[in-house]
Amino acid sequence: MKKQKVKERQKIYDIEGLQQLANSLKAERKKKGFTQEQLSYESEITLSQIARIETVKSNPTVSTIFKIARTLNIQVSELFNFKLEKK
Amino acid sequence: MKKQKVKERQKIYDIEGLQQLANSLKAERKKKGFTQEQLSYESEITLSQIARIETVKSNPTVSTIFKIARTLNIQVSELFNFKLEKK
DNA sequence: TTAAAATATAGCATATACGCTATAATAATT
DNA sequence: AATTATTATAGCGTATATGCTATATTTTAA
Repeated sequence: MKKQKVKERQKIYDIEGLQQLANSLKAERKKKGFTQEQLSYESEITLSQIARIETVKSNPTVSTIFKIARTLNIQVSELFNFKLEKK
Repeated sequence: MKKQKVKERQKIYDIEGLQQLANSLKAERKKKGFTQEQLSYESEITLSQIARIETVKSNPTVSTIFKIARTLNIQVSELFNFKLEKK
């Protein structure tokens, strides 16, 4: 059998941005006095996913962020108040 | 055979937010004079994905948005400058 | 009004987000 | 120090984000 040439797939995982988002989320959550579990319950995002985001183990979708922002009663942009280095 | 009870899966797809993001992206892209193809090429996000985001056919990950913001040379928060109704 | 450019749509493949459940590790209270 | 609360990690299954390629539709220019 011919060894299959596996096509390289573009990896999109912006660690820098994800780390900043994690920091923002953790800070805003605590500021609002939520535990991960409370945030999980009210936002209907699982606890595991909240934890993954805060520990930069996941690259969440924007809808997930929208739900979190709604629950924390903050603007979405609050969670993105940081600067990304121009590559 | 017993009919399998398919577990309901939580749908997370925030149309309102995604529509607003689509609007922001389209506006910022045009303001910067980019075609979808140029943005695609420079950001290394495929044209099809750019189009899906602008037509609200996809719920992008934040890394995708980070790449786009970097390419347009704008702050990520620029793309999220809108208010979500508190549910 | 045609040709060209830009945008949208479609189908398939693969990686991964996210749910679910359980457990481990850590931090906070008593 | 021992509970208890909180956060982190892990594995599995399903849905979907995204790449890739091609084509169709719409918009712009000539």
